[in-house]
This record gives sequence, structure tokens and C-alpha cells, in this order.
Amino acid sequence: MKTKVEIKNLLQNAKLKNTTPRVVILETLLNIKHPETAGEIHKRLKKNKIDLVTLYRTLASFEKNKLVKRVDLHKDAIYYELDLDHHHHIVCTKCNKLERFENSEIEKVLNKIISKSVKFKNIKEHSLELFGICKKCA
Amino acid sequence: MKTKVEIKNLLQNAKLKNTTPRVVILETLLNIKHPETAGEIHKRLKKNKIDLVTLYRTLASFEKNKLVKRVDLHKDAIYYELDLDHHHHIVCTKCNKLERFENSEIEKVLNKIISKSVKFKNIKEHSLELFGICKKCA
DNA sequence: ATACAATTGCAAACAATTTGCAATTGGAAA
DNA sequence: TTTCCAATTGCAAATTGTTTGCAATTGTAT
Repeated sequence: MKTKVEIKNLLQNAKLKNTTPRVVILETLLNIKHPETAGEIHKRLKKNKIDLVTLYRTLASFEKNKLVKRVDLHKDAIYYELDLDHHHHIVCTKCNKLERFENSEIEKVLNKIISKSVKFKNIKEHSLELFGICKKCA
Repeated sequence: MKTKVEIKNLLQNAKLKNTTPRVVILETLLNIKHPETAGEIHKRLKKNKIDLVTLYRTLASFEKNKLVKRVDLHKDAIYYELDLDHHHHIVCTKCNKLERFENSEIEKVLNKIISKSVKFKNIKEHSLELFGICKKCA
């Protein structure tokens, strides 16, 4: 669990004003284990009366500052997640269960790929999600 | 370039009726080099007066039948692409230029990942896109 | 040639996300 | 501290992307 001070630092490093909505949203995101849509995150903010529009704008600025990333789950809305530790997901296309994973080999492969690229010489980010049927559903 | 007969076979294999809109959409998709949104694809269909709704429904059924896949380009709409040959993309976040790539090592890494998984024992599909700044923009 | 389920087009609804603008707020500078 | 200004927020309304309902049409198995 991050302290108030650490949260404040995250904002400061990103050169973002230390406002109540931002702190609350950041605290909330820290409690979420899996990617959620803006609507879902907004429900969690209920008691704090933070406008959905503010949430969208905050997510956008967090995204620009690499605090947050989008995750494509092949659904019809955008899923967001804190991006403090790099990881990926396996998604069950039947029950929507999620499993996180990390993998260091991927980075090596990506480096090889980029060295072969004509138009690019480095990568800033990448997305990788796996889809399948979980053991329970199978 | 695929012939009429091949297109017909693609539909038949997917157990989809061989209708004019589907053939036209499939032909169109075959001519597109990079993922496009439903709106963009629809513009290409102009002369053929195929309804945007039909396109959405067709893309959905093609997707279910693995003829088409969604590609997440971190934009605010869904991008679609024919999925006849497996590949990924590198995206320039500045000028939106795209480069395709294939990589066989990825599959090996994915197999390792799945063998470590608690909840999953195999993967049906995966998405992998890279984001960066292209040489021209850098 | 017929019949029925699958597919289509149109209109309208819906959901997610963005924009405009006036009021409020945080923090740098006095 | 107090002042001041740009950054941020909330509300209302607009926009964009996507889906749904239903009657008319079409493809294919019989």
C-alpha cells in the first residue's frame, strides 16, 4: 500500500497538481487488481462525488504521464489500469476471468524484432494480452 | 489476390451464407493493408450501398469465425483487420504510421507462459502491438 | 419451384467519451 | 501569509461509435 506521501510524489514527478480528485483516483486505482472501464472505476468513487468527466480527464493525463495504461480485452470499452509495474493478462473469453503474468523473455524478443524494423529503431511501450478458455470453463 | 471462388470458400467454411454484402466486404478487407475502423471500411464500400449496420454485423460474424480480428491501436475506436495470416504491428504514436511484423519466437515464449499458468492450460489467440516513435518522427 | 431460416436496411436507441464554459483550486511569487 | 494566474473541476450538452427491433429480402436445402 502506497502512502499519501508516495502518492503525492507520483503526481509531483508527473508535474500534475496535487488535487483531491487526483489523489482519490490514484488511491482507488491502487486498490484495483484488474483493468476496469471508466464507468466501473467511477462507481468506486461514488462517495467522493468525483465527476465522470473528471475521471476521464484524469485517466487521460495519467496515461500521458505513464501512470496508467490502456488494456485491450477485446471488449467494447476501454479498460484502464495503473502502470507502476509492468505486466500482461490472460483472459478467459467465456467467463472473463483474468490472470496476470510477467515475463522477461518477451523484452528480448521485442529487441530482436525492433532491430529488424525498417521504420522504427526503438519501442516505448507494448501491449500483449492472451485469450483462451480457463481450466474451469474448459 | 483472392478469386471469387476462394472468397466463396472462405464463407462456406465458416458456414456463412454467400451474400453480396459479405462478398463485397471480404473483397474490400482483402485490399486493406492495415487495420481500419468500421467507419473507415464503410467509406470504401460507398458505391456498394452497404449499410454501416450490416458492416458491423458482418465484422462481428467474421470475428466469431476467425476471419477477422480486432487490433488495439490505443485509439478510441475498434480497428479491424483480416486474420488470414498471423501478424502484429508497430505503431508510431506521433504520425500513426504502421509497420507489420511476424515473429515465430513469440509463440515459444507464449507456450512457456501458459505452462506456468494456474488457471489456463492453453491459449486461443493473443494480441501484441508495439508503440514507439518512428525514425522519421524521431 | 417452394419454404424457412438467415441476412439485410432503415430508424431509432443506447452507451461511451468529449467539448465548452463558468466557477473553483493549488501552488509559485510577492 | 496573501495575491494571482494557470490548471483543474463540475455541470450540461454534444458527439461519436455501436447496438437493437422489426419488417422486407435473400440464399440455400428440400
